[in-house]
Amino acid sequence: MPPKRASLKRKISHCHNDCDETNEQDVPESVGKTKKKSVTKAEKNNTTKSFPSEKSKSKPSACASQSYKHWLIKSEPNSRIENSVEMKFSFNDLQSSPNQTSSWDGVRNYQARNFLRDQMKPGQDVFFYHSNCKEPGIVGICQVVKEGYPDHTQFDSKNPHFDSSSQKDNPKWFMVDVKLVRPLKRFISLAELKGLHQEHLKSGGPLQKLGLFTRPRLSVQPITDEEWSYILELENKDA
DNA sequence: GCCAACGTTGGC
DNA sequence: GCCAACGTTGGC
Repeated sequence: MPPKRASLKRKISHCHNDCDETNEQDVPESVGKTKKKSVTKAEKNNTTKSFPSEKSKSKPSACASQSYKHWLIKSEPNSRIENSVEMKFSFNDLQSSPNQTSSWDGVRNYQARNFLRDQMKPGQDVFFYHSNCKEPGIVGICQVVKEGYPDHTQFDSKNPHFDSSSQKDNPKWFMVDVKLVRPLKRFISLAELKGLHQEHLKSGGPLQKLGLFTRPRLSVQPITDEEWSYILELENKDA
């Protein structure tokens, strides 16, 4: 159980059908349940699916109408104690986990939650990214091996990710299981990706909308097919 | 429903 | 360690 950060945030919207650029937050339409009493914005977000949000704030969106098949997940490779809990979970830690598999618990951001719950499916490949460290970047590849299911840490009052507002018959937070596939042939740093991203902004290249830069705080991000292949090819080139 | 205050992420 | 960016909270 990787101690993920308590909340990794970012805004993204996963749009199902059409994607209009901009949606700021995904807006779950309240499925059937209309809210009685006042509901916080966050709670509103809690519901279910999303559609293009009303207030478009203008932001480019990488949200394609497609459903995603690749992802990027962030984790901290260095020891850091938060609320007396170790936040470290590196690619090596995944490697030494039983069956090289771990649940991805502790994510407390609605957009990330929606991806975990609704879109990440077994067999899909995922970049493993090291954040909050000296050299942030992509270190390896893992794979979703279990689709979204309730994150048990939300119900454990002793866990730092405990959420007293979540009920067992209507869990708020979800996680998937991921299994190590392989390390990258070479480390691909954030700096390198950033350079390419900036070039691609001008040239219209494949990394122009990379989530690491367009949604820098989202800890579970979709990666398009084009982004995935492009980054994989970087493996075979010199840094 | 707005928005100021606050908290967190995560690069640098 | 700093702090910009941005999500969340809660008063009104």
